Amino acid sequence: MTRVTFSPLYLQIRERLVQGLQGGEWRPGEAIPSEIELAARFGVSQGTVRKAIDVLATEHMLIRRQGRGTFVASHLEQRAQYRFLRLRPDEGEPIQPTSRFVECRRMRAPGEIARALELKAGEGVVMIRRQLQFASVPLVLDEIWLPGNRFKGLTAERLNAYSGPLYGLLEAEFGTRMIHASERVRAVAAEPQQAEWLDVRTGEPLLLAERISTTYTGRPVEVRRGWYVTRGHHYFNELN
Amino acid sequence: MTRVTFSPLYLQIRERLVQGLQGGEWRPGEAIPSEIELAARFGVSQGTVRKAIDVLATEHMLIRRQGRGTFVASHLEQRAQYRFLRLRPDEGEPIQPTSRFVECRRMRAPGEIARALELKAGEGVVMIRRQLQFASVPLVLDEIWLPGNRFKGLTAERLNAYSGPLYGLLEAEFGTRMIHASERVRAVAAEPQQAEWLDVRTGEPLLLAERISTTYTGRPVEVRRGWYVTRGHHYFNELN
DNA sequence: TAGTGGTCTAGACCACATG
DNA sequence: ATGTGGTCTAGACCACTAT
Repeated sequence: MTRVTFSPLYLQIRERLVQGLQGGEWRPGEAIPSEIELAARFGVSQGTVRKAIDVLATEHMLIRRQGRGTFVASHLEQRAQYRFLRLRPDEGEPIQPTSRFVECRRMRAPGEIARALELKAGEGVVMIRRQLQFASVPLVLDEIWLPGNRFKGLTAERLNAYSGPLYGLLEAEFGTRMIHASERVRAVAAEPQQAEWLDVRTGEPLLLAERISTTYTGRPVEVRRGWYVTRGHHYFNELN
Repeated sequence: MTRVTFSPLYLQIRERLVQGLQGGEWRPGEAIPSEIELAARFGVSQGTVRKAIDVLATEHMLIRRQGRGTFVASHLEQRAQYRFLRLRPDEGEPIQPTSRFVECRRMRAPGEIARALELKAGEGVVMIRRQLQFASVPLVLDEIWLPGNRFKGLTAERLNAYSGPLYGLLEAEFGTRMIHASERVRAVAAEPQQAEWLDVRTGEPLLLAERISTTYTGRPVEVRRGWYVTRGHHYFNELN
């Protein structure tokens, strides 16, 4: 008997839990049912539910809190804010940045962006430019591309009326949660415009991080280019 | 009763396994005893041993192979070679680099290096400079600092007589295995000497990765500065 | 005190690799 | 056929949080 698709029970349970998350049955910040309750609902043992939840916890979709319950992860929680931002000061504690939105407009996706977002050529996208300041010092310039359909009411006004991490806004207002991202990092020379916004000289080396973010399904829903000033700051990474 | 130090059984087992690895009871590439055997030895259930091994497997100290056994991870294995090297071509498959050693000498640790390696001021270190070529194209310049005591027979001749990842040599010949590393990445301008070795213009933006590597105990045993050319290549990173 | 997640056990059976 | 790790179960008890 050739079994082409073998998937253990706990991964099937994981799938069903992801569907619940994705479908909005449990929203970011809320608790999901207890393990015993889920075990009963799915007709499996508590241990199997535990293993499924363990996977989702290491994938940062759920957060376990002993004695309290298991919660849907959220970019709005204190601990998870700016989870994907790897810029750190060389000395001292990390500081929360503040955003200053430079531009927000809708357009047809350029070819490169459409490819990365898996959109058809010419589909609409939102393009956002912003500057991030750390203790009033501008250190980051972001160029963010989002699928237009998924984020219909997203406008410059909406952005300016909000303070906090962008991903928090996207998950709370548009129901799209960024789960995972991969980055390509390189060194480039600052263009005149960038130099002006970042208060450095033209040609100064900047770190460029090109990011693609995906949601529950694994579908790419954001393309981002970030230019970082790395004098006195650095891009932090752990190698395992 | 206030219990200040609570450590579950499986983490205590983990500790004892790490001691076995660190002490050389099981060497890189070898199999450790089966779960059942370890359970008997430690007087716990197989499930508890499993949990301990699970932790060590996610920490990349052990590798589980269904049907075969559990093995001590090694930098010499095909799959793990250049595990810490994050430079990737923008297009196509990663290529294994070849090293060209430029310099290898012993000296007293400069203050900054001594601090990072947690050595006393003036203790001996080995300093290695090398160039990494990818398909004969030089893309990386490394400056590597190692504690002199731990790597006594490490000489230029020894390095030149060896081909393959440096960490493989260090683990096989000196019994020191790099388990974890953290990097600070920034953009800098190429110095004249670097530009020459990397075949770029002086002042060209380079990516600089400053790495501190630790062994089983968590003790830092390597400081490394790597300058990367990121035209056509990038530093790859996954954000979780 | 009640309810949640966390640990530990013992045992059954499955999937996989090797001889 | 044997031995390894992988899955699943059922049940006991522990640690933590909230009421």
